[in-house]
Amino acid sequence: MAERDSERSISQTVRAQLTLRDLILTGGLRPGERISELQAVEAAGVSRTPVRMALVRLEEEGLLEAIPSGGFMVKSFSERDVLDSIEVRGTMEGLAARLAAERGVSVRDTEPMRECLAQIDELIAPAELSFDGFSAYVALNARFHALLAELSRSPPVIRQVDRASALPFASPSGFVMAQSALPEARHILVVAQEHHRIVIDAIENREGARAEGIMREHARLAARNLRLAVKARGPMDLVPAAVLIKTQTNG
Amino acid sequence: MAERDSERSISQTVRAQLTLRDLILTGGLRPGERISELQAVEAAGVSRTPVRMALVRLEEEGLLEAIPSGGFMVKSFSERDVLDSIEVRGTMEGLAARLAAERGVSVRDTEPMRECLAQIDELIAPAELSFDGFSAYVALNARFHALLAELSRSPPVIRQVDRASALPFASPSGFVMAQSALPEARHILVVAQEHHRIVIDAIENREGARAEGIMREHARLAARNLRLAVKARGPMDLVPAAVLIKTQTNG
DNA sequence: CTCCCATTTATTGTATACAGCGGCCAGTTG
DNA sequence: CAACTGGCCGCTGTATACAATAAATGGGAG
Repeated sequence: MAERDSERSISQTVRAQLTLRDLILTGGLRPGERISELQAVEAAGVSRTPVRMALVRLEEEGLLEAIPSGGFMVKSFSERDVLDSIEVRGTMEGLAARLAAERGVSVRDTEPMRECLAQIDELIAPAELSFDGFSAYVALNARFHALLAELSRSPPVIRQVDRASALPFASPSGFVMAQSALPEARHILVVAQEHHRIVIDAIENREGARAEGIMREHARLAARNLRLAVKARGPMDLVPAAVLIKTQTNG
Repeated sequence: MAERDSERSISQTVRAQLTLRDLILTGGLRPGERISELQAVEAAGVSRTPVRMALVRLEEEGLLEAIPSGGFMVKSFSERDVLDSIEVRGTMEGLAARLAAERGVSVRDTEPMRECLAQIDELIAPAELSFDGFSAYVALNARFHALLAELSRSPPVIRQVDRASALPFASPSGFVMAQSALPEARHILVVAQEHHRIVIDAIENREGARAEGIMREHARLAARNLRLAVKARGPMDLVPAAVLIKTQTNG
């Protein structure tokens, strides 16, 4: 009942957007493939109007590309594109952290972040981390990064950070599930958590350059995860956005 | 004839987007005001469907804000918001410049930029600069910044730079017309041109940090122009986006 | 007189019908 | 046999009709 209510309460546009995004990320629509509106209509179960709205929004989101002659196609990304998107995200998070540090924050502001930090500490305390553990980490990590952006207290900055994190492979948690199959998994998590600790410390001490630098480096962990995952050939199945990435081996 | 052709060739959606954007920037629609679709329909002279598409795109562009209960309103910005948007743009341009420097560029790549540089030099050579001179500078300056972004050779970076420059007051030329009424006008232009020179030099010498730093500082010239303009109370009429900025004196 | 509820109206979200355009295939001609 | 052109089909872009929801106003009751 609650499900049906929530399913029905959301707009058809959002429903179409969710359905199509999922379809793209699960590989139902191949990169470079032109998206037929009629096809999208029957996939989402709504009319053409909300489907078209959803297509426009997904284009702005970066998943789709407008075809000059009309319509949209699924965008495809080179490994370089992915790495650059991560760099962009890191740069924006660095800006958010620097502004937070320079402008100062109250302990009341960092309180929820410290709490989040403690929860992650607790989570990664055991020597081994289960698959569900990684899932829990993803949620906590996303929360931490969202809180950090808000610490800038700047709507324009928050907005740009969000937009830079919109692409699934550019998001802070884009490749942590891939980690779960990597031998270096726990090491990386420990280092990431150290970064989290440092950025809070830097912000509280109003060390802008330090806060910015550590967030940039922090984002590069995702880049390393990507490289490790493609090298190991396998864990990439765990990251949904993998279907968007052009593989040189394929062709 | 050519006018009518170009007017007719563009899609109704684009036409509506152009009309509405102009209406917002010229103050036809006040910030905070809810935009009626019917009103927009008769203003743009097209049907509701392309109007709705245009509204969605203008929201993504940052000029509009979605109202939870439905519809859109014109966004309003504090002076702080504007300054932060400029800082965001500077940060992204800094990233583009750094990547260009680190990855290296050929002389063939910087050739058009040097050309652009020379044209600006020529333009600002006279002691006084006419109003038309400032207009010409705006075009040349926009071209220079566009070329710089492309120098990164990174689609994701170029995309984010463009998005950061979309808001009219965040664009590289957002406040140069306001300069034309300022006594410090020519000084600022000389400094800006020096920045242009330095960033090319830094990129060619693969000095990433220098290239990044100078672009950040370069963007802050726009911030200074804004502050000077609001202080002088007057030149703000020359910047269309001024109507979007909340004034503390008003209300 | 004021506050709350109901009704009405206006406005948005959705669906569908229509038209214009481009792409594709086949037929013809050099 | 190959290349070009003409027509047909399917697609997107646009317009409009319909439904549902939110806001506003008026009336009634406390």
